[in-house]
Amino acid sequence: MAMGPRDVAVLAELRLRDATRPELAAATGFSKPTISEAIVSLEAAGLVVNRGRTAGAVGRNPRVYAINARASLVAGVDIGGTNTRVAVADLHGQILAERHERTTGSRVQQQVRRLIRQVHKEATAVLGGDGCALASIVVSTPGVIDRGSTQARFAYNVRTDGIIDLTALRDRLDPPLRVENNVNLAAVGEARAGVAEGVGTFVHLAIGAGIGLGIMHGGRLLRGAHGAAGEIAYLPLGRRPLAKEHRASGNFEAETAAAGLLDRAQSARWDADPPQDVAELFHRAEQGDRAARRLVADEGRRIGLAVVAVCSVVDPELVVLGGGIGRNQLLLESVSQTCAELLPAPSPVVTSTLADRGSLIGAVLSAVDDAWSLLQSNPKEASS
Amino acid sequence: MAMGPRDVAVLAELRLRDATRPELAAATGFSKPTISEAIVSLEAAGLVVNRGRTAGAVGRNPRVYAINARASLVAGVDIGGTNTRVAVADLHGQILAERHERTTGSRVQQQVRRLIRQVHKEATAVLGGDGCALASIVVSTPGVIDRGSTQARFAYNVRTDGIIDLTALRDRLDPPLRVENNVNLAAVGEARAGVAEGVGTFVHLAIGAGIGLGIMHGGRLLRGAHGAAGEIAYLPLGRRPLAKEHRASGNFEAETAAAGLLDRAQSARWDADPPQDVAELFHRAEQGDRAARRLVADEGRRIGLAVVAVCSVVDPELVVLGGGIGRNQLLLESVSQTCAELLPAPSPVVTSTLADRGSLIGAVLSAVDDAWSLLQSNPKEASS
DNA sequence: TCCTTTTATTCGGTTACCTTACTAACGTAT
DNA sequence: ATACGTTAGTAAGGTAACCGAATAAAAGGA
Repeated sequence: MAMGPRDVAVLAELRLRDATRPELAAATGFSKPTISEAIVSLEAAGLVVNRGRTAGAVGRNPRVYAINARASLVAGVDIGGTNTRVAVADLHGQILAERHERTTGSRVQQQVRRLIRQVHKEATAVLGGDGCALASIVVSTPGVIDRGSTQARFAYNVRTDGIIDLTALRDRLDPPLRVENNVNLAAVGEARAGVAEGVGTFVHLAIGAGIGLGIMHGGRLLRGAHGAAGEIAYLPLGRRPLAKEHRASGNFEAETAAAGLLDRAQSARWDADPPQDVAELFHRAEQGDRAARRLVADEGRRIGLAVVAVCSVVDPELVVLGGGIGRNQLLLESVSQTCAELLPAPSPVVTSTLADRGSLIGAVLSAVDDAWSLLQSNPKEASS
Repeated sequence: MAMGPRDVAVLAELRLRDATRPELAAATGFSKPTISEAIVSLEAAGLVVNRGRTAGAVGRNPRVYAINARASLVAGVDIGGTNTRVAVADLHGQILAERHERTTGSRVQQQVRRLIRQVHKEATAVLGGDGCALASIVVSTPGVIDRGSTQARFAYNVRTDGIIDLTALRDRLDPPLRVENNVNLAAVGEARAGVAEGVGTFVHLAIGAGIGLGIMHGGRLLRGAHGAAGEIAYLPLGRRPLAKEHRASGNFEAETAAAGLLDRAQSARWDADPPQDVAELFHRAEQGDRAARRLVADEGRRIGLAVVAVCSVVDPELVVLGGGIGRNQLLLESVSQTCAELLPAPSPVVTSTLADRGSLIGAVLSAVDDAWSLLQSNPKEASS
């Protein structure tokens, strides 16, 4: 049932680029006859298609083969604090249909199930009716997720009583479903379709309503012993690391994430009214407002300290700032400067370009990986 | 030349425990005839020896096979700030001979070469003359080592002008030589022969003359993008993370490592004379001296903050404290308490038991691994 | 037109496994 | 003691996945 190493190697190569048989032979190290056999079996399984021949060169023109990206579909789901997003993509990770709605606190599982059905239908329509079943689903949520679990635990969370449980969702859906931390998935997104493309070792620091860190090391996610790696809400930074007020939820997060920043903004002196939310604060800073700029620079220094701490521990090649707060370009300067001052060899710091879709994109791409490894262990499906 | 997967699997199993052919068949999943073939070829290569038969059970008594640990020898070298240690071990990592000398600042390479020769000769004598060549050498040094390099760089170091270069040493020695950071190797030591045996994901925090962190994640060393993971001298902790005085060498290290602790000790109030060195400080604290205990508790809180920072980033299963300062039991309480106060799920904190030989032992065990992977790619040597 | 170049397939052979069936060695019950 | 059951090891034959070499097919250019 499981396909052999030669088929796996050929598929891996074709996922990188379309290729001819001689190219595949050179790339995989297998002989030409072996590659031909692999092509035959993969074509029969519907995983590989012929894209015609090249032309122009001397000698017989080779046929070009490519992944059949429509062999199955996958879904990515991002359950956020405010929005829940669902996307359905083909095996290249190309998103065919996508929707979002406000998250319903208690009925998340039904909501997600309905959204998946709807988006799947839309994707099928996009493909012109010859759609096919979902091969895998990856769900992004905040919280700490034990390996293989469908439960996300929070040390402290008002909305959900400390837990999000997607067990019922998994049991009611046909394709295998995996739950992964949202910040980790955002890092995957950056690694495969964002500013960290081609960078094996980097961190993605997300600052928004909360604060979290996704760590990619040598192309692999770093999850830690209990899936809690990157839960840096508790970093003992700042003037009062031992303060008792926000210990439960983490002093650093309380100071640095949206609530803390807004607090400081509202108790600062303003020419006009204080800003109502963080977006307005950054908007004013962009307009040149002195008070706003000072607050942003201060926030940048705060974040900079976290970046310094993280860099000294994991030595990334790149630091990506994301999340509602972190993705503001205005922060870059003071963050970079803090690093430059405190680190002997500071890593470059850049801003995420995936906006608020990082986790969703990471979920989709992870689902693609899951689908491929499933297909490789039992290649029996084919539809288009 | 390279040995096949069946031989590799059999060797891997035998490295864990001696075993009979049926046991090997069950453990590796290969059939009995295949195991027999593997045994024949491995015995011929001198890598496996017959240890006789079991007796007592009903049925024919199986032969027991074991790794031939004497098939080659390996060397571990630890170049420390004050002492340079060399050990030669067999393929089980069993140390057969060991020496240490004070490190000679400039002539390290010659010194190490001489020590290796001497210790190798001693080890050969221990084996009763039928010794054999060294198959691999791993050298432990402080500093940041680029992948595959023989140079260790320091952001800041008085003794060595910022670099230790072992290229000449490697070129003059026959067996392959690998250079690795001393704290990383100490973590390897803890993982394989220390308090972290069987723990896949843990950190080893070494505090002595300097301060460093070795990170083990899922059984693998975490080196970071430039080999600088765990260089936590620059952690922006404490009251004045931005202080300029010790930026070059790292404020956290300056405060927390030996020099900083001694500074504080000497400017504290004492009934008698202030302690001359860190060892004396801890000795007095053990005797119950109030001032000493206060300083130790304060140091523990300082270290505790670093542990909290590290735990929130990498989520280890265990924290091991080592190094001349870190291994003092007296610190444990205040470190653990700081973690308990600031982390929602604090990892247990324990003290290293390898004393100042952690890096050496890690170097030896890494050299054993290197030797095995070399033997697996070209198994031609055999001696005893 | 034929020749050169490159692609694709066919064919025979090797390797590394497997299963089955046997022989060898041991403890124990008769 | 001898026969018997159990377990270890070996011999023989089969199969799948690969290889290299030879050959057939398809293209451009002399």
